[in-house]
Amino acid sequence: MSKEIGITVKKNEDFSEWYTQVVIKAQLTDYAPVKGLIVLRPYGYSIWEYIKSSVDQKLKATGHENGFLPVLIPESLLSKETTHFAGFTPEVFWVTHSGDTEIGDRLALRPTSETLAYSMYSKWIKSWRDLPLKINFWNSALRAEIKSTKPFLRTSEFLWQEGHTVHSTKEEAEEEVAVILDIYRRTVEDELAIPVILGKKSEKEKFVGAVYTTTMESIMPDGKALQMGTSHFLGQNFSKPFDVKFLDKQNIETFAWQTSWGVSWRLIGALIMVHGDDKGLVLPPRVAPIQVIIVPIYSSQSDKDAVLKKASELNDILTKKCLRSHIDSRDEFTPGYKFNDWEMKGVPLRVEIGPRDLPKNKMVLVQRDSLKKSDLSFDNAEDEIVKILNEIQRSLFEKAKKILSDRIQNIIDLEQFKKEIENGMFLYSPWCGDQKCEEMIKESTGADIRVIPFDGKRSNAPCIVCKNPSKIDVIFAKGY
RNA sequence: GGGACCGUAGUCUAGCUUGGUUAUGAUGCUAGCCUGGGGUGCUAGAGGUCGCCGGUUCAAGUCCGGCCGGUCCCA
Repeated sequence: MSKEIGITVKKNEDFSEWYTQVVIKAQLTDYAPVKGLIVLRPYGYSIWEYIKSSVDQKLKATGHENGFLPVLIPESLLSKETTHFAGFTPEVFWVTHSGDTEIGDRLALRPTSETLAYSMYSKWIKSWRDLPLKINFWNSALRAEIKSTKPFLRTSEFLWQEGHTVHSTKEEAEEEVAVILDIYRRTVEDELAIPVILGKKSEKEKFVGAVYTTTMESIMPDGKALQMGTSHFLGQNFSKPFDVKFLDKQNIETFAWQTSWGVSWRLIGALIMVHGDDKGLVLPPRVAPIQVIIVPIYSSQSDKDAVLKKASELNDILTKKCLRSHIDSRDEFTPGYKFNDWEMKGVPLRVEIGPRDLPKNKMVLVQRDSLKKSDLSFDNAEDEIVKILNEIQRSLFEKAKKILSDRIQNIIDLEQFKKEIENGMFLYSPWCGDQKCEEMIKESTGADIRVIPFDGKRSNAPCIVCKNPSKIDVIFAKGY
């Protein structure tokens, strides 16, 4: 009976099913009536809001502003940069009618907004004084996913932010690309407690239309790599077709240098996969919509009054400390039910207050990550709770970091490579730089070059595939 | 891109092979009581276009086709 309410499979036995159950049962999301689309429920949206506000603050602090772009982009505009268009066109949703009238230049539901943004930018930018232009857009993008959709990881519409900047020099634009990647890294590592590897994408895997793409990658418990965010250097690839140019200080007309970058609600998917356990979600305190859940326990009416009074005192103290605390005063559920319910929802700390505790001026504290129980005195409750929340945040990160480093292996032999890729490893291997070798690996093992790490070490071994001298060492893995 | 499976009340589910009166059970929900420190117990009640459209038939949840939605595995 109890099994049917909670998560019915174990995370390490049936990972896909586990993930699906967690997102639905923890009430993060639900399926929309259209294939591949999901609805964010308040609990899920709330997590997105914390991610959003973390990124947003950092963007504002580095001189970015927010804007808004419409969802419809005319085909004529979308197709202006040809590689970009060719890359996206298989997954574009098209609007072909307005009412009963057919639309001549059909309209795309934005798969991404480079083309639209830059057609506007070309109007707004005239002089070197107009630069840099750094605008970010919080919106959704639509890319038709024909098969195997999965909430947060692969859906036909997703929430994200897309930033689009314009600079007068190549150097400044490249600096921007790095600044943004660092903002992403800090958000993901510090708030979501997920360690990442920073680096570049290969030519094959880069954003269509970019000069190069920088990325942060992490590994999921099933051994698949997940791209957590990307920051692209566009060079002048878009400024030329879209005529984004300015008069420089020498009065010379110059094409601008551009960047674009984004993170999506995919980060929520990563959060679930990395930290969750057999009981459901485990949320890092910094992004938990509720950080402390207070469960009052009572039987008689007089106990109830006393317990609720104490619970409410504690709640006030925690709220004043800017902690997100909530009392579960639902009368229709037993404490046991509530314990399981909040554990499934991943609330980092639970405080139980019952008649036994009141005379001792204490309460029972339970950590979600370790399920460790301890007694906590009322007198220094808030300091202790803050301390433990910080510990949980740190410990989740450390745990994930260990898993990531344990999963990285240096491999120079192809046979060993094939074996380890099946074991769900991140393989750090030498590569000659030839796309043919990259494709050969993809065909024979299903693995991609996930990232060419910035802090790459050189093995100086021959290319894992062709045995010619290698240029660099890169990380291969199967991806989402 | 290839394959397997599923859709019956808010949720899970029996019935479908072999068509036949009023669609099974649990959970959840509502009311009342009991209980409460790990998914509590009792009593009563409400809750259904059997995913949608069409076909076969005297008769379809059940058989056939199409569509919609979902899950899993492989590339």
